[in-house]
Amino acid sequence: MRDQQISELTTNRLSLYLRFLTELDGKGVESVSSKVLAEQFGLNAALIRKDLAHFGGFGVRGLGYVVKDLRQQLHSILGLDQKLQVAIMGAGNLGLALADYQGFGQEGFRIVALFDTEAKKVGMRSRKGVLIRHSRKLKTVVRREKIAIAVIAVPAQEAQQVVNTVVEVGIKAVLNFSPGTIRVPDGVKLKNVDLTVSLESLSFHLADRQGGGVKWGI
Amino acid sequence: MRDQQISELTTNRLSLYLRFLTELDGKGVESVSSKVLAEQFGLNAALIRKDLAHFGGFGVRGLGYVVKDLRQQLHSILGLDQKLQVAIMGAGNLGLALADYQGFGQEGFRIVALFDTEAKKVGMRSRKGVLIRHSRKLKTVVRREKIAIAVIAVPAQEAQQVVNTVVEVGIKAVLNFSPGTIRVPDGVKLKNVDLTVSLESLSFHLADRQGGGVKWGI
DNA sequence: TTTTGTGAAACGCTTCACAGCT
DNA sequence: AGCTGTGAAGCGTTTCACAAAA
Repeated sequence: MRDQQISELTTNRLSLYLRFLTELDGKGVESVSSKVLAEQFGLNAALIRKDLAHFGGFGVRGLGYVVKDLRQQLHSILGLDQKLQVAIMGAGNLGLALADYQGFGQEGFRIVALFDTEAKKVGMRSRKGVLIRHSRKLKTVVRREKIAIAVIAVPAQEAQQVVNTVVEVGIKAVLNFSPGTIRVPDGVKLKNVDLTVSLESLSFHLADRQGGGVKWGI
Repeated sequence: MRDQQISELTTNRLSLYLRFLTELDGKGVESVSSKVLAEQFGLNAALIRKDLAHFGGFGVRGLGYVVKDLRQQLHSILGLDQKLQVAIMGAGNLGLALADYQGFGQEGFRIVALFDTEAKKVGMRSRKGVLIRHSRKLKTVVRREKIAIAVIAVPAQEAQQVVNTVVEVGIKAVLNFSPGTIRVPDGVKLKNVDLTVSLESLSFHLADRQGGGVKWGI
């Protein structure tokens, strides 16, 4: 398998499946069918089978999927076997909140450092103890701590510059929270979380009253 | 126009166009072509024309779009003419950070209140002064302040319950930051921002090295 | 000439439907 | 019988290509 490219829509769903499988495993459930998964997420069962079949048939016909095995497989497929180190750029409100956010540490990520250029913040820590370092130290820390992902939580006007810097020191994956268009070179994966876009999308639907059927996003 | 349903992909892009138009207007630029917009966002020019044509042809052939007019139109289409009131459920790290987040207040939203069930938090304020109220007061405050959007920033295990409550008091738009599957009735618009899914998507691409071309998401 | 607005074609994702395995 | 894996159909989105307008 793995003949086609895996779309982002698929990887997002894999992530959801993994979370649910972990929950099922915790409850001692041993197997699960695509039908049950489909009901859980409001998706079509065939879609779930296709998502999983991309990586080789680990289903059992007549039975479904073995929860423990599938969980392990997805964990590995999503690259969560080696705990990835994450740096957060910008120790403002949002950066500090993200540094302490429970969900981040959960599955396979570790927040190694916050970076900021403001001298008076440097040396301080988030509530949960993540150290704020000066952005000058980025290169050294990224190399020493093997940081793989940068989260951008700086004001919009600084964002492109900060992204350029993290790309220069060799980071290949960027999660951007700042609004506006960011450019990265080929080979670097950028994911945008744009809070304004999200809110304005809700605003549109409130203004528009287009029927209002519900979709089970992301 | 407006014969078809407008997809979420389209509304997300409208939001991006609006932000850029505001920037252009600030710089005194008077008109802009779909080609320039396309380059800015890494999109196809025809797509941008289609997006805008849904709402009636406000382009000028041979010239492009008049920045001020188009900005005004998009602002109105996105429902930003009346400032929408927003409540944040959960005054933890994330809730407090979101309450103070600059980008939120910017375009047409006002954070009216934070809600929490923890007695010792009630009565306190975020750094920028948003009051924390007890969740019991939700119904009263939503009605008095005409709150239209709820942002969910509570732990995963409470999220569905909290969403049920905000839906009961009449809120029709929910921005959910908590991980896991949330269900809302028809007529309520739900948008999920799932930080774990975002990070795991990056992790997948780091593990997979599938070429790595860049897409200009959201 | 430049650039919009838009049918038609191309593409990608999802759903259907069923053969095949347990 | 139950459920997966998958080719084919269906559907939605994007791109192409060009007529029409300024």
